[in-house]
Amino acid sequence: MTVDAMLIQIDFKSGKPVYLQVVDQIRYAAASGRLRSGEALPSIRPLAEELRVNRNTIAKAYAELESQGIIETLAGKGCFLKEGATPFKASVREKLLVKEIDEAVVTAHHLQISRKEFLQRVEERLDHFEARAQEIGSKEQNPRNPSSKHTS
Amino acid sequence: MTVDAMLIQIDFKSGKPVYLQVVDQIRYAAASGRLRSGEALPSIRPLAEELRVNRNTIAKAYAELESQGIIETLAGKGCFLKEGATPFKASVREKLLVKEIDEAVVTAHHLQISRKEFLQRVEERLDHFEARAQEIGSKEQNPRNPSSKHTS
DNA sequence: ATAACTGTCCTACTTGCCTATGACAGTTGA
DNA sequence: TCAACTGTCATAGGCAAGTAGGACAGTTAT
Repeated sequence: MTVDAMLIQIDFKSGKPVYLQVVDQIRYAAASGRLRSGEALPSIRPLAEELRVNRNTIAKAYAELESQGIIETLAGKGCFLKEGATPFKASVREKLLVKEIDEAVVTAHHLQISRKEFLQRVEERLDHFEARAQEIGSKEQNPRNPSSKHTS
Repeated sequence: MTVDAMLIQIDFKSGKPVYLQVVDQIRYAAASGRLRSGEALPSIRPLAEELRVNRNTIAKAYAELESQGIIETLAGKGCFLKEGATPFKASVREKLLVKEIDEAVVTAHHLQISRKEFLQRVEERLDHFEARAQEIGSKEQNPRNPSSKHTS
């Protein structure tokens, strides 16, 4: 079992498509700092083998992540966590953000969560992600050269 | 065109399942106060006719809303916005809430939204929903008897 | 040049989702 | 009781989603 295998855990009984489980877990890992900007992701075939799924399932997940502007894939070289700004313009970013926030707000309403408790929870989760990013950031510094990616 | 028809707008070109569009719009309407607690929802057949979809498509949406604890359906009488507490226990509510918040936080991270801007947006959206609820609540008071529902 | 990597495309199978129709059952008021 | 409502269930068709296998193309080091 490699260190890459620990990054992703598939639940075959969940009913949730495998490729979406991969997408979500990589999104989460990146936001919590477990994956660093510019870092190489596990390559498609080995990861597929470890998770016991088809290569195309992983390829589909990576394609989705690329369309979301989260990773960048160079044919023949590999896939890397994108460094630099999102490819989306301000109006699109705003729409995506408000949509996510509204879903959380509406859910909170139906769960009868008060405004105060909701805001506390939001701060708590922001802390959670920032704490993990901090922790990992200070543990190992410069493990690899981020610019070694573009050698061609 | 009835007042019920204005409550829901279906976009047949969106690719999003019709029944999910209905679910989301009713969730949203309830959270913004456009639908009041205990109020009767449009009944299945008339609504299906107005939206030009099958009855079972609406029935499926209502079934989903009931499973989410948002409406309550009495066979032979109709469907009503649920009054009273959610049927979910604290641990489930917490899981559902944190899941929604995390999705928003992760999305914000990848859109490179700062913590400050994110919190501002959250407050803004909370205001948005509360403002609508306030507005509607003061406009018309007691338009119908909420307890007239349980006559049997 | 060759071998061993990398990701990509084309094609195909299967399963489940979405939608639709018909028949059925509870409620209400004339 | 009867008619006109209400929601429900069983069944089925169509089609897209998810997954998979084979062949292909770019990269790198030997």
